[in-house]
Amino acid sequence: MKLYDDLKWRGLINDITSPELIDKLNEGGMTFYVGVDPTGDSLHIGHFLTVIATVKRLKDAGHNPIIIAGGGTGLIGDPKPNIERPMITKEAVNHNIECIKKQVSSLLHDEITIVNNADWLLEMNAIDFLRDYGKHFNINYMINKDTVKRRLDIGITYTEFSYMILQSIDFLKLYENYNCTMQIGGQDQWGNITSGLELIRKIHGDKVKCYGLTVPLVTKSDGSKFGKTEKGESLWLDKEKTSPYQMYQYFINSEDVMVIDYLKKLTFLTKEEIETLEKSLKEEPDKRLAQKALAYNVVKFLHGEEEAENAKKTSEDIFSGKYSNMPTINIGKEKINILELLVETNIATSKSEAKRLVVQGGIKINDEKILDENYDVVLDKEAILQKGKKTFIKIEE
RNA sequence: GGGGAGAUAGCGAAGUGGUCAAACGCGGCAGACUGUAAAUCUGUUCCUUCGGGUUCCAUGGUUCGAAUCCAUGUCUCCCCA
Repeated sequence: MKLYDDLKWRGLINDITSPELIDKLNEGGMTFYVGVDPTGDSLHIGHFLTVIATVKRLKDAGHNPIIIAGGGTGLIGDPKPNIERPMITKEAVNHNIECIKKQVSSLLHDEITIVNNADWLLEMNAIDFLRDYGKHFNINYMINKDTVKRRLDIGITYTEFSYMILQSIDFLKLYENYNCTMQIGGQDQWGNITSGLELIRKIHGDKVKCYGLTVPLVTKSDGSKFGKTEKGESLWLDKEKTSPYQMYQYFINSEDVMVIDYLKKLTFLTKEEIETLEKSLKEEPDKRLAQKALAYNVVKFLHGEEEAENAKKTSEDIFSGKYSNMPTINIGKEKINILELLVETNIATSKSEAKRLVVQGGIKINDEKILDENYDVVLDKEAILQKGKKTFIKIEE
């Protein structure tokens, strides 16, 4: 299958700036880029889609990726739909960039060109900025960009308003220095991408052909955010922050209506393989083969085969009643009150919460439901503490 | 520079002197049903030694009593110049 058809089939194309791009994509050989804002010291699963998976697909089809780290733009921040961003310090930005660089190279298994837009943005002075670039941006044009328009009622500062100019400069610089002719990004980046194209066109003329491609944002069926744990924390690609097991569990719990979509977008399984899984999902949903394949393949890509096997095994063991591979906590006492134990193990954040859990029947010890808040747990070497259906901890004396 | 609105629990948002640990919605957690899914239903959602304690931007004040009134401060937003 040709690249464009594959991307289309996977639902990875939200929009392209020109139909000519279809052939260009299929031919290969373009240099393209995607930007990452260094707002954290690790990428999360949301980045996985555009920055890692999609880049890999294009790269494997013969295009040359550049990742641009927003060391300059990160100091400003892309306007969010409803609030002004908190500013982060320059030190934090630099630290985050270093972390992200390592992560990207290791995930893409290759030396990827990573450039930092601080290299040209930080040395620019205000007058040059206004004369060289500001002149090409008409306020009417900028105000009509969706990201700005949505903010007009609630307010937007000049700082964030200017963001699109800075990002446009990135595209221009990459075009001039690397012959980079395409930018990809999430669908929310459409406005920034097109204003970059506009800037290149104004400076270099109509004959220059540059393109943009946006990838749809992934959501859950109810429209809520994709990629947050039960606690509302992001799923990080760094395994120190989100364990392979947590990642595995997140995906194995995918809803039926979304799982095929996720398989297409987040794994490198072939069309045939995915269609087989889709058939299984319809005919024997209780086997959950699609969810399992999704979870396994995502973890395998991120952390390697060994970690994927471990995560799979841990998951199977826990949910089939064989408790082996689970987190273990040493208590240092042989007898402890149930409420204290719950707080001690961070299952509950306060005794009140612990009490509620117990009274409502959400706590089991060694598979036995505990309803008495005064119950003392006697540890005969070890015990299995369970909260709800999915949280297990092994307690040792 | 001038005028106006506002800051309430994770979020959104009621409450404008006692009946307020604070309605309601979302989100979270647990229970039932299930396939570790979705949907649905139920309970729950500051802390506590269960006596009570500490909350409604901050600090003072008025009052028997303040989320509610007053003063000052901080921050946010809107409109007009």
